[in-house]
Amino acid sequence: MTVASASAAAPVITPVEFMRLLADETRLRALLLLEQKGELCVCELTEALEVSQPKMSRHLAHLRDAGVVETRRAGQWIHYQRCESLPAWARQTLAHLAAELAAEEPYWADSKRIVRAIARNRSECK
Amino acid sequence: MTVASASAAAPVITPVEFMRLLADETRLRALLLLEQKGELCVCELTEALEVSQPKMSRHLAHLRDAGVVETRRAGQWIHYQRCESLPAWARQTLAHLAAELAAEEPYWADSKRIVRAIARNRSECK
DNA sequence: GCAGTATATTCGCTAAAGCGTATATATGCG
DNA sequence: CGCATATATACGCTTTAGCGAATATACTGC
Repeated sequence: MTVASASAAAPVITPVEFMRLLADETRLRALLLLEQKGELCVCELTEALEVSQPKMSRHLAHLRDAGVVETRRAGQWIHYQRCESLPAWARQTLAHLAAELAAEEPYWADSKRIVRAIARNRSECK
Repeated sequence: MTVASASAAAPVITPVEFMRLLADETRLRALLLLEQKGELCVCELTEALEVSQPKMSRHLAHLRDAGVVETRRAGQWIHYQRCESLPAWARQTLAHLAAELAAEEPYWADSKRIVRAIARNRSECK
């Protein structure tokens, strides 16, 4: 008997698999925002990163399938956050990158846009 | 006038480019060994990682072109080491990964093999 | 110059990743 | 139920990355 896991996949991510996930502009930017804000829904990320909805959704699914992020449904919104059960080296890498890159573009601009996106989304749809 | 650089390419690596370089088993393993040992030549890396010489050479060239490693010629050997001028976030990422992953496979086995490879190479060819 | 060793590069080939467009699913509301 | 919104997925396509095999280049010692 193994420890229960939500989905069948993601049997502990390897460093190379993890790096491969960080090796895409959209995914890296999204992960750094999640690291910063804790929990975000697809439409907020789509707006902050200025990408199409299917593109955002596909990349988030990719991260979810790998066990890097997890989801929580809230009505029609699906909130993503970094998975708690990530290996320590992966969590630390993300935390470190988020801190070190916060002031650089395009991550700085993303941070500013996500604030507006959150404000708009959560007021309009309350 | 810009600051002199050894090769024309590598105008400061971006995070995504850097992650893309780490997103390959051979390159990641090589970089972690370089982080650990400081300086290694192609034949030592080839032996430790148990890959073909052209494969090792191609990946190292890739890293060199991106400005992540630099080379020093010593007779017929070419020694590679992590580039000193890497951005802080990149150096710290490598250092952190090397520390965190040292005990995991396949990195641990690589460490043991590189010791033997260095010993053999530097005694035989002195 | 020749032989030997170390390293680099070229050539096809294959597989995977990412994209946009279109469409499907799920929820909320009236 | 019917419409709107949020999210996910399928499809066909293009680009890129990595590989093995073969070959080229550079240095050393004789």
